[in-house]
Amino acid sequence: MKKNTIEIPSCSNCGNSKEFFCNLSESEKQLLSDKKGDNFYKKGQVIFYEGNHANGLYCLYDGKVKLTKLGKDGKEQIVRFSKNGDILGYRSLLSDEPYHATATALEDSHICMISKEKFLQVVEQNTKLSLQVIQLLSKDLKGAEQHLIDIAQKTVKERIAESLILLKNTFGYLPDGKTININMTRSEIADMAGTSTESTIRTLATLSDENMIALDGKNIIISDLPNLIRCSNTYD
Amino acid sequence: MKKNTIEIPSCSNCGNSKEFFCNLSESEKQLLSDKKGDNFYKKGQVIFYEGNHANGLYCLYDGKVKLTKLGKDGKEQIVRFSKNGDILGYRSLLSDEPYHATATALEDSHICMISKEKFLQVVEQNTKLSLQVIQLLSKDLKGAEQHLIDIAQKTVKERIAESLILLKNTFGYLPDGKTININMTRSEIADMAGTSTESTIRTLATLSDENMIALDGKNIIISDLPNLIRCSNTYD
DNA sequence: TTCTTCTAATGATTTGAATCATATTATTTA
DNA sequence: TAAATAATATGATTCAAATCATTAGAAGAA
Repeated sequence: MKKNTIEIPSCSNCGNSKEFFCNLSESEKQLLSDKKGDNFYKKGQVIFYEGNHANGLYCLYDGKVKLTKLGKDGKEQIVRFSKNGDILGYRSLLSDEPYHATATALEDSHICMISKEKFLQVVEQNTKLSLQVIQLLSKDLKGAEQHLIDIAQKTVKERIAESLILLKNTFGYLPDGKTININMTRSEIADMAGTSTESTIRTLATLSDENMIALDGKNIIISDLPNLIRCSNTYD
Repeated sequence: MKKNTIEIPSCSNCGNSKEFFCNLSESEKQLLSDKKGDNFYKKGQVIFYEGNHANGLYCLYDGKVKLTKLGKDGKEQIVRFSKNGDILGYRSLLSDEPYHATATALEDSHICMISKEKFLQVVEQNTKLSLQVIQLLSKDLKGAEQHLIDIAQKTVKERIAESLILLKNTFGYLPDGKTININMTRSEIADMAGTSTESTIRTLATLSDENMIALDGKNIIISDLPNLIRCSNTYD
């Protein structure tokens, strides 16, 4: 388990944030880095709540995070994940709205926080950065629309298969090259696929019977990816 | 029925595009307006197809448009609507990806088209415009995520009720102040709510029996909005 | 360690909603 | 205007998946 006394670099030296910060000058990176907060979140801890006011930009230095929205009768729906190098909360900062989702650590995580003022200052002086934000939003929107159709039209089995593929694509494998590198409860997988916990358990058992996956406690091993993809009815 | 010989103004004089173009200078508006295309689309006609290459920005001068994505077995899912003054296709232009959805005229529409080059030129020199695009994307993303949860968790009745409210909020009422100002088939409403045509027909009949709406051919009259909202289980 | 609580697993039952089938009524368009 | 096509309406049936109920196992707290 990670220590919470890990050394976090400045934005200039952070190898993680290449994707988002690649177009920033050294001075801009230093501006963002100055007085940034480095916080440790234990597994299960909430980073921010849906509906709360946004006061900063979060950068996930190390860890895994789920973003959930509350639906009917308090049922959660997982809308997205974040992993190392991803940024969180930028949407609420830029549109000056409350957080649209709740961010919860899926495992112990180190997350930096950049103040709203500094982030907005850099966005306003750097055109490339806002184009980058547009790309991020476009990607998220595309994902959300695809997810919408999947939940509206696919069977539970297809959705579970697709969820496993998404988890694998997002978090990758453990060093063994076949075990999905994330620990989630069956109930959380259900919240992803938009189904019940019982159906999730049953469907995972079926996929295991059919030798597409193997179950080892909470670990899920993908034994036959091509078949799992076929089973998920996804073409992209 | 609208004539297709209507006079379309230049971007500078267009009262519609206030929302999106309000931060543009006069010269920028003229640049966009120069050699723009003014096209007429008959009801049912497709403006662009999902998967096709994006070659321009569409501005809906007058009309109504649905945006759909194809799901399993060719079943359509309506992901969004556009009305007067809305712009279409900017996402694909900015992220240089194929169109993510198919745009179809819901009624006879006049739609202007601005060339890709001119639009990108203006976006790059006008920071405020990209912030505006960010706002638009944020709004769409928020809508898509809400729609996702609704379809995942709500009953068909709740979804139909909510769809009617969305139609009313998007297109407003006819002059009588109670008839929703859009003509869609039951099958299209089903594509919105993510259900079958038969279920849509039955549910509309139920809502009518319960005096929340009244049906007059294709016209849908909202007789008891507060109750319809309550029925849709929406709180925002 | 033991107790408590969370998570997983399965069986039984119910139910919402899709599908199938067939009229009936509107709209096109030839 | 008639023929053809599309849209609406309703009944009957099936089915996927939720819910309810219970047991077993794992993990965390005392």
